[in-house]
Amino acid sequence: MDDASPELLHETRLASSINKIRASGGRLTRARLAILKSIVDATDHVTAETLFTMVSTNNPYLHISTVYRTLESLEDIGVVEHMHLGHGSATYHLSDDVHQHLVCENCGITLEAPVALTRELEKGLESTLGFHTRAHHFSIIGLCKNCYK
Amino acid sequence: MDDASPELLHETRLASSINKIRASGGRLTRARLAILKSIVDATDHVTAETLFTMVSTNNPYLHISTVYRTLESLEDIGVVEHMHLGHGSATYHLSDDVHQHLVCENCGITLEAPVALTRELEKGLESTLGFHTRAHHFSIIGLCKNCYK
DNA sequence: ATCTTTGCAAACTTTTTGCACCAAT
DNA sequence: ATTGGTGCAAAAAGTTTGCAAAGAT
Repeated sequence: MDDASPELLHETRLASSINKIRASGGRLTRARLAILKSIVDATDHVTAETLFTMVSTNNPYLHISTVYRTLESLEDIGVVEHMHLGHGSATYHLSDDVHQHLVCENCGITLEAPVALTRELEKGLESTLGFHTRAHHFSIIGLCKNCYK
Repeated sequence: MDDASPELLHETRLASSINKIRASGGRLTRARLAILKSIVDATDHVTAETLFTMVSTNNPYLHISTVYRTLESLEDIGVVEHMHLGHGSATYHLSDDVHQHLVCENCGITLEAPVALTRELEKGLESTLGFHTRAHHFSIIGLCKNCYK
């Protein structure tokens, strides 16, 4: 998963996303391509507003509502997912970019959690209750090493 | 924890909350008392809007902004906490009301999760990252047995 | 040519804030 | 008498929607 060069990985992800759009009968517009590229390029997750700013630089007529609608479409066809990092805007990331975030409620720092841990939880909920969850849809609030003393 | 009668438990919780308000130098106003009572009475989590509706019945001049400000104050002094049950409004509950909720994103049903499972996650995060979390402060979104098919 | 997507404006939902008055201590 | 809390109105923040025009297929 991490063997390929970053550029190749980005291209692959972009191509795969474009395929999914086409496969679903969607159209590849300039706005969608630009938004998609920005999501793929983003190392972190991004809010609709952030994407809007990123894309607007080269695409001044883009409207924020287009960003929202694009993200909604992309989510419908499984290309992106969003999650809620506490208060404020939802953040979006590629669906294949599975990660669990920890947010420190004191200093606000965001950490990646080992997916193994949450997968364990997900498996447990599934076997005990039949509840099928994607725990990574939400961030986990707490106190980071520095703030918890 | 469940040995006392419900009424006694409610009274204890209410009294304890009032004490905390006083201890912090806060004032016990009619609005605060009514809001507090509604939170204590609520078996489930409640949104600011729900509390507003509940209290408004007997307190028609209450303003929604007072509810928000009261909840903020109560949270500051550790009486309540809020969490995000998926999209939409934040929900509030007493701080001593520890529970982990699973919310079905399709039918909306809310289930209690076995605390053992989340405790495992909490322990893992603490040992691997030093991240001190109380995972029960947020809900876990997913699909319940019936909706996941 | 068709039918999806866009841009715009406007509405909507949830939450926050400034301010003058009120009320708890 | 203080000073914190309330009610109101208005704004802010985030998101959604109706509609006509533009663009992808």
